[in-house]
Amino acid sequence: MINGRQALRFRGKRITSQRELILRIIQEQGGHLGADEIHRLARRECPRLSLSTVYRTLGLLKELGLVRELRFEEGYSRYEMLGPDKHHHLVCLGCGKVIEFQCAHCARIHRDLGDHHGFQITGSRVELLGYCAECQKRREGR
Amino acid sequence: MINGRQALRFRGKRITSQRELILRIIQEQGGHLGADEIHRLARRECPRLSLSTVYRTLGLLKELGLVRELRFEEGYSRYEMLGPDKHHHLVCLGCGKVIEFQCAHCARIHRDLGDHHGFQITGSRVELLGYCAECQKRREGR
DNA sequence: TTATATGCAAACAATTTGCATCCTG
DNA sequence: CAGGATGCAAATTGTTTGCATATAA
Repeated sequence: MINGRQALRFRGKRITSQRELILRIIQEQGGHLGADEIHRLARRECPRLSLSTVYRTLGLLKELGLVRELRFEEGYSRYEMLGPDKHHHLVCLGCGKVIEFQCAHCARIHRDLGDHHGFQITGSRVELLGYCAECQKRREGR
Repeated sequence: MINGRQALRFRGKRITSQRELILRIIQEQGGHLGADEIHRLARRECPRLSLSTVYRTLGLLKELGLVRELRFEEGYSRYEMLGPDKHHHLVCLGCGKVIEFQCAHCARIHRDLGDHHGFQITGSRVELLGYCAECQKRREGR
């Protein structure tokens, strides 16, 4: 969050209570929240906060590289804090649970692939889809 | 496409001219088309085809496992033929070009990661984002 | 013949935008 | 004090649905 203030200030963007609140919520909740979940949580502290401000702030934070937008198999986007730790996601198709994982191999492979195709790779998204242990049981049970 | 007919027939679904047309377009164009691009192309042969039929057909083909839905960094979905060859995508952030690649390593790594987290992996999506050779030049030029 | 598909228009949901007002710098 | 940020309502965009009609099996 201090990071966030600095990033904002650095770009000549204003630090407002709304922006700080939204940033804090994304951090505290550990990520993977949709815009309206963020809105709902934020309104507990700032009831007049509008959904458009949430979207505008998310757009800003994305530009600043503080947040990244995730689009799983749902009809909306989720957002997470973006730190120096590159990670990917394991998503349960049964219950929607999301697990983060890191993979040094992946990073290397991706870079090699980029070279091979003459691409300068700036980012990667890896989503593994499947069923978590509980959902596997539940499905067998049927 | 013959495959498609069989799949449809097998599930007791009807084979209509619209469905054949849409399936053919996705195959011929090589994939990565959005719903309205498919609609636009299809209307050249069948001017009364409605966008809802396109969506309904895409949904059906997805269920049958003939087509998969891709969601890149855009605001809409793209669709591609889904064969036995598992592949992933390299997407140029400059011009939107999409290159498919295969990666045996990835598949293994993904399966191992699934095991490690107690997940039964049923699918994976890997997107590498960056700039293609031409777009790199264009950007340097600025 | 009869259930399934289609076309059209209307409904939806997520996200974006215009504009008057507010507030940070 | 001035220009960027907010709230609200209205507009957009991609996708889905209800229903009368058309058509594959």
